[in-house]
Amino acid sequence: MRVSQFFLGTLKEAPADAEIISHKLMLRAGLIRRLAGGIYTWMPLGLRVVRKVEAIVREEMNRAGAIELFMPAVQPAELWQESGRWQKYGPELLRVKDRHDREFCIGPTHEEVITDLVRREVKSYRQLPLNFYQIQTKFRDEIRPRFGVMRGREFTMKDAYSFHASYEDLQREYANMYEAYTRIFTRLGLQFRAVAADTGSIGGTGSHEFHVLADSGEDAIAFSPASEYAANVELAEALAPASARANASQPMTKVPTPGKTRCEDVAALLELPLERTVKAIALMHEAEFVLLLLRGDHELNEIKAQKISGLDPFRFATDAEIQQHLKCKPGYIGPVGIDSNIRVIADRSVATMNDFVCGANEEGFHLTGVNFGRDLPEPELIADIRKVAAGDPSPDGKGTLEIVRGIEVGHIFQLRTNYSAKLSATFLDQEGKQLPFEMGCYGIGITRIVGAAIEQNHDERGIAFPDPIAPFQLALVPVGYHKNESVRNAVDMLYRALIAAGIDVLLDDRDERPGVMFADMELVGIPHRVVVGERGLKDGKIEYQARRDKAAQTVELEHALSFLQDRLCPSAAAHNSEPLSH
RNA sequence: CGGGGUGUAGCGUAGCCUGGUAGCGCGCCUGGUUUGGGACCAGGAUGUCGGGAGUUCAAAUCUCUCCACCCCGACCA
Repeated sequence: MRVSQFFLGTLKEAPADAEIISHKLMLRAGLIRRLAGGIYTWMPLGLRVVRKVEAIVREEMNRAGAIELFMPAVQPAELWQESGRWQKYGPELLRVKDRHDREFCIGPTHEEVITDLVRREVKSYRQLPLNFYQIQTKFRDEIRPRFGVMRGREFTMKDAYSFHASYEDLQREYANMYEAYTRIFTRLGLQFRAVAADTGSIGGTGSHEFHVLADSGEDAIAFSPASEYAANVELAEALAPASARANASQPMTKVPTPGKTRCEDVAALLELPLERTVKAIALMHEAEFVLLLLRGDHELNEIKAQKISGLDPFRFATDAEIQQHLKCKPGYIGPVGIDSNIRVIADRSVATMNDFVCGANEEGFHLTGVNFGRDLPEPELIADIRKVAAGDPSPDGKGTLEIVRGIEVGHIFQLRTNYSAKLSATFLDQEGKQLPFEMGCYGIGITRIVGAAIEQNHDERGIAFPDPIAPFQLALVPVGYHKNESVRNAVDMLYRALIAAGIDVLLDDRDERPGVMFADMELVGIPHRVVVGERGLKDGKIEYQARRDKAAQTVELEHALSFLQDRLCPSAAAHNSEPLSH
């Protein structure tokens, strides 16, 4: 491709509405343009990246034995009513009516459609297993779209759905997909990690997320360097402290702590470690007022709390409700001396504390030397309700946890019979018995991967795409293309040779100063660059520099092609799309 | 939806407090000089100052209202 026949929409300054680096760079490099909130046009250059990601995903899905199809984006309401999600999905589901006033939605996902299809087409265990996938545009009317393409409302996703005669076979395919995903993210050239995950609203049991590691990631991942353990912190278990509770050694004392509403401030004032304080979090479950107890240095894990029976759903109590039930302003509340009807749920780590500090339920005062059993009843329930922290023991007993941030780019689920049962999607087994399909589903955020890759691969000059997904493999930058015939001849010849060799090359044939061309090629993230100028050409030499190299090296013009072939595709022949399984 | 913030030329912004001819940089167009790291000179075009209403002799500026966008929290690929 020649730049003169292409369209580069590079910008010197990023629009002010972009916050994170990948969003800014995508705008600056002319990869995307915003149409409306969370809705973007993929510019020619950006589309090339998307297509490369898709190609790798497609190859590996095919290789893993999945079969591609393509389902409609517009889906009839009836199907969603059948699965119960027309009500359950909420405002994130974009609903539309046709001219006959019939209701439809723009598909945020395709469980209903695929299950409907399979229930019509598949009748026998002999036709199983099946794994269908598509790469398709989804729409989710996100509460808050942000970070450009990373959390857009319209996005492209690879979604796959597998159908099985038995749970064992579902587990087999789940493992197969896990491996396929591992190959995909490895081939994309990304640093990633698979983690055990919460199953969220989709339901079912057994789930892993694939995260691209990046400091700006929205998710926190807990892992143990000493073992294979890795989980989303939403899920990661915080073990109960190994040692039992020590005996009370201090009398309970009320101390003035004016203006100190946070545990950090109270601990600092009393010159005690934060780990000796207890914070109380007030919740409302319907009309019931509930108090959660956490150690001062710990954070509530709302997902875990939600799972405590009799707490779902909960919300945080308002200041007025706290005042009503505890006769005290928030900031000084605690579990001592409260109405015995109020349920108190203590985190495991709180349950083993003695002589601790907590709010006195009186503005401006805290209590020290507080002990369960003596100063207040034992908590009604002891549960794991906190977020794990770095340094916690790993739940598998091996090593201690570290926390890193990640961007979720893939998610695999064992749905079991959740959808097939609701939609009466059944098959006949060997004994002629009618059974619901065992199902799995497997998603990859194609467009999100582009943002995540940039988040992980950039520097002060712009994007540094991993080779496999770069819009072009090689930038060919002539100096004096329009002035110097020998430069033009050499460059045109090299360009034709590269094209013939199947190399994805972008020739910058604009009549620009070299600095402009260098800056653009770097901004846009092309991983390799060749510069041809009169200066080097005198001696039959050209220059080569990789995007991450600090300096260029000179190469003989006559060896340029083979030199570049070695650099650009060291293992290009390694991939084919022959199925490995089935 | 709650909290915070911003809307001025294609992009980035000044002006707003204290009302009086809308300015700058980049980009764009023309001509010339340049040409190995975002050139220089000369000339030029481009603004419903987010929309509407109000106050005023006069509104980018003050008031009200609507809209859009961004950031922080509850969702997810």
